[in-house]
Amino acid sequence: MPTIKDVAKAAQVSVATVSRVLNQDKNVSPQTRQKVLEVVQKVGYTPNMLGRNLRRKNTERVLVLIPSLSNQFLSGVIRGVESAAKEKDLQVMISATHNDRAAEEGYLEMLDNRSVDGIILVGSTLEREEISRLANQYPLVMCSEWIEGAAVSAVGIDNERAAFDAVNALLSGGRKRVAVISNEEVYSARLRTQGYRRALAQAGVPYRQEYEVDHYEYTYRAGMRACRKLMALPEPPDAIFAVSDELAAGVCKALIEQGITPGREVDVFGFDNTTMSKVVTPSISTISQPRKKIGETALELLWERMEHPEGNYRLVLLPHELVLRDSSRKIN
Amino acid sequence: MPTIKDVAKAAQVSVATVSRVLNQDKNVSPQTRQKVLEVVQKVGYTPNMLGRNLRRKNTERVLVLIPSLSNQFLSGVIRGVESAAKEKDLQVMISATHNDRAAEEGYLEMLDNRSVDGIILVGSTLEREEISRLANQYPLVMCSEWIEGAAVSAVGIDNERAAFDAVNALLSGGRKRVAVISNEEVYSARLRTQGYRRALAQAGVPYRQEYEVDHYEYTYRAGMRACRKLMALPEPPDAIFAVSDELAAGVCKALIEQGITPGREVDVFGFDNTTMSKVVTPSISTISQPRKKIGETALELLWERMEHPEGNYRLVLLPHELVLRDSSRKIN
DNA sequence: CACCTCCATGTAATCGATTACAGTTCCTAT
DNA sequence: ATAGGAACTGTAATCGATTACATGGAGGTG
Repeated sequence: MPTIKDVAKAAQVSVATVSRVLNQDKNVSPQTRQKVLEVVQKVGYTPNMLGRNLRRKNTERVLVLIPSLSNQFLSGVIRGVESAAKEKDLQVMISATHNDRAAEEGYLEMLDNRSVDGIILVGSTLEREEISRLANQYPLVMCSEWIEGAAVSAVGIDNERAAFDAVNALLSGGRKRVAVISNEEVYSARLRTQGYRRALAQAGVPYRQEYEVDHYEYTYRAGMRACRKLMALPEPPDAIFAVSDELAAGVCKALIEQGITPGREVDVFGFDNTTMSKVVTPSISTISQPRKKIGETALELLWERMEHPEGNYRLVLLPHELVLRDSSRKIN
Repeated sequence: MPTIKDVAKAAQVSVATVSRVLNQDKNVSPQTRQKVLEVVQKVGYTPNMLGRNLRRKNTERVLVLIPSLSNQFLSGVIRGVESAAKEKDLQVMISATHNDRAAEEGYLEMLDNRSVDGIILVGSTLEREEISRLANQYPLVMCSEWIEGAAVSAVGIDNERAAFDAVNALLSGGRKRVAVISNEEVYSARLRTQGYRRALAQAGVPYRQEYEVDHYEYTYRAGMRACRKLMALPEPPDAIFAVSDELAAGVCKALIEQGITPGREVDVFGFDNTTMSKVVTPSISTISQPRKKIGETALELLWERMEHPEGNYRLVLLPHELVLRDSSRKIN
């Protein structure tokens, strides 16, 4: 690969001049500029980013760190990030942590060693203090999933409220025995459980411990297992709210296996409005998050941190929407 | 952030010595090493990768370039890449092109400007010559989806054979009128169409133009549309082979809407063995690719190119498996 | 005509690491 | 006692860019 020196030599100018041409510095005569550009063209010169980055002390690159790649919701979020990043001429890279702390720390080290200019973190295995420390030192924001009480900018929806709305929809459809399948290890899911409880409380429905099932994985298998457990209760629920669509799909599958039709005998509600919630039969009622907008906002927040490292942290909550389908009775 | 100079000063040694300690050079006395490590610890020094990369002329980082993030199959492939990359101490980054040529070219430029050491490309919008040129100049391999006739190392399955096997399974189940939903713009899908045709030919089933539906997108909506079209034919098919599970799920949904049960009146076959093929009712027969192995092999091939740039290109075809479920009659 | 300004360009420092080469100390073998 | 070599450490070049500062010439003004 030719370097800036080669170009300078071939164009019979100094490296400074070549650099000026390439960086739109106006102090270059049209003739010289012309000549340099010709040479650049001819030898196929591309600036070496390692050199440039070292000198400029930045990379114009941001990293999105997600727990898992096979998440349709997140892929929508990332499209939002990409779209906003394009505006700012930032390159977007993605890596998956698989909830592995060592892996996550490895990627976060890229902030220390300047491999990326900033990180958008979707959930984390780290503690609140650790996150706060990083966010204080570097451009780092959280997205969709954040850490309770951490000092960091974040964007997502009001999970408590969304769950409250979903359960309310089930209750106003006439259901009385609403169960929830949640995940106490994840903050957003804990908030959803709280919303579930508040809806029940507000409707005067007594709280039942046995209607709250905790599951670590958001897989359809976990959903099936949880559903079987619930339906085996002496008094099985007549509605099930799951904190993810894949869980909800598993619930539906387990119900169908038992000869129960979701949306008739038992309502089912999911979360995230993924393709799966539309494809399965019956289609599943769910919560739709403004994915793209969430991603865009995440990048805006990150940009804010990059431009004003001393500014205040912000928490942005975007509006969600209920999507009512066949797995729950319509409200009228 | 402290630099190597700060550490050197604090430890009262030269930068060379600090560097030696950090790079396991054995020519350092235990006392000095000890002292340097203490200072490194104390000031929280991390080597600046921009400096190191420039000097070493590499980044120990590889990029996986995929068309779309919301692809469960690919996420399995990437896990394979990550797992193999760990062995070689390479960091994996992922970016999505969304089949946008400009975006793809932007990311491929990272080879020119040395931002990454190599790229694993899953499909491409570029021409054969362009790919060949890049693969000749830099470590670049293709994975799952490659370009017909391009001079580049690649790994995937024998798509023609896999489709042949799938269609044979349908035929040996007693089906006579097998249709296919494919995508002529994608090489792997073209190969699958060829396998479909060969299976029909071998079974002596006459070829019917109207049984081959071409669809650009691999979405369930496209599958529904294609299915309706097929079932509206004067002589509708009694089996449908779709080149992706999501298409197949759409086919099933459209069939159910028409009161037809997949696996009874009409068989359905998908491709990729994604969660969706398991979750929908009835579950969908499909082809399973060794995702993780594919990813691992892709990284091995890339490593091969990095170590021996002058070596020969290799095409590795891994074995696939038929997964028979409820959407097709079992063979007995 | 002397002086000043502005423009175009070049020289050299710099970013933060690695590493070739050189120098010092000290041990060992003759 | 001394040459030779091993072990340790430092000095300075280097990677490929950007950029502060210096320089020289053109043009304008009183």
